[in-house]
Amino acid sequence: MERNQGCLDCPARGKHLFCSMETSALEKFDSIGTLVQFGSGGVIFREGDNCGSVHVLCSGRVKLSATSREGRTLILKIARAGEVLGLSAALANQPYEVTAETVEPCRLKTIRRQALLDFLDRNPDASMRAARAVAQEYKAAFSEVRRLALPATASGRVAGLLLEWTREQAVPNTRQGRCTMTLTHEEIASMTATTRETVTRVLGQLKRDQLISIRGAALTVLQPQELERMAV
Amino acid sequence: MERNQGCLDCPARGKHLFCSMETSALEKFDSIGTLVQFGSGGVIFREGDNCGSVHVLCSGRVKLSATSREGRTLILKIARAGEVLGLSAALANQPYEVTAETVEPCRLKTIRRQALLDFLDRNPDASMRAARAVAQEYKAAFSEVRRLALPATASGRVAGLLLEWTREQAVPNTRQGRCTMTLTHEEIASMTATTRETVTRVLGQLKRDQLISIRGAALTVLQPQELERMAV
DNA sequence: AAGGAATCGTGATATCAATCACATGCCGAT
DNA sequence: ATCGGCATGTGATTGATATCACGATTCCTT
Repeated sequence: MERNQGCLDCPARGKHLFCSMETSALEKFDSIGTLVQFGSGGVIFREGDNCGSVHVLCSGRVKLSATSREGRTLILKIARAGEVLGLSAALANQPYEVTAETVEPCRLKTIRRQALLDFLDRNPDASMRAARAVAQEYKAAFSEVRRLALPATASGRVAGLLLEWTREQAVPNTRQGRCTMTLTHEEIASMTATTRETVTRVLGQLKRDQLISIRGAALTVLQPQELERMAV
Repeated sequence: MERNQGCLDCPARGKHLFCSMETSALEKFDSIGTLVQFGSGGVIFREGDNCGSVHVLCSGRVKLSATSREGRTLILKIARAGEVLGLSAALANQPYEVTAETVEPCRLKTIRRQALLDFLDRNPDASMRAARAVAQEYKAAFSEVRRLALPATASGRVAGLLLEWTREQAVPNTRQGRCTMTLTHEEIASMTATTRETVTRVLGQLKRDQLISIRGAALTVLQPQELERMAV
């Protein structure tokens, strides 16, 4: 498990868009990349850096964020295994738009930008997968825009985020509406364009109104339709 | 000029990412699509509709927007010639995320989703172009997120939008900082998550402070660095 | 040219949330 | 067990802006 395994015998093989190529393509892909390990809090790349490589996240979670000169931080999302980090920057030939920072130990497959482009040129199937992967990225960015801009109030934006978490963490055979809250109030504030204190107050109010319940890191949405109404 | 011309003799040929394919591919592409004309205010597709087709915008401008149940409207952007509308939805096999509505007479090349996917499968170069096109879409959506979430005030968001306009409308050989404001205050409000009245007041204040000047639809940014500071 | 609709300008008021300040709680390290 | 540091809870105050209301302007149609 700890040995430097390749994509072919990776436990995630076939589970993700980019890890589901046919054997020969995956073999080639495997050979042009390097497996890299990060501890918690490692910086994979920074906003504005030249996009030298793209990174396939094999395991672990990565925080993607952007910062303004004034120091305000916006967390876009927490990326999970299977996501391809920096792909859109590589394709658009632009610097990285975000900073990518591990929030737990991670394994990544790192590929030089040019090597990836060459690989995509020679593998039509892979380039379609790349296109689909970016389409996913787009979809996520778009729903971020929606969640930030449409709700009129801070509570609405927080409610929208909680709903998104329950949706993306939904596990079959489990009661609906559960998710694990691994972020601090400060970080939630950075995802909802508000402040730490407001997040504390909003979550407190939602608990008092019995719309959610929180036990440690386990959050349960009790009244999804009510949250929907706030989030709109 | 008014006749039903194809992609090969289109005046925009070679000007845009997707219109720059080599002759044989472009010929094939031309044959699987239909040229469609819209007047002003035509709806190309609606948010939530099944994504049956993608649309290459040959000429004219198209407003992309999303609406909340409560009736709040968010305008994401005004698309211009060369953009491929609905591409990310087609690739992700999802309903359209936005509503596309012409703001002036437009010509579009419409291609059935499946026909496009087949075409991309057979044309590696085209699928790379598709990937790049989605990467552009992503970049635009991301900068939208930034503009909405990072500035602390409504003036900051409006300032950011004005700067973006001057950047994207920048014409060589012309004085910097000019752009044409074709949107109403109401529409600007929908792009900056604020209200019509606030947009009126912010623009008025910027004029009074000599940071911008407005003559009819012609807007000139006089102090870009000041606006940058507000926008952060 | 006139009328009507859309757009813009502006004041008054109410509300929401940012900010500041500090108390409390929690957890890991010594 | 105790300390220190980080995260969370909460009050008071202030400022920004949404909202409501209405008048003025511009644009488009007839």
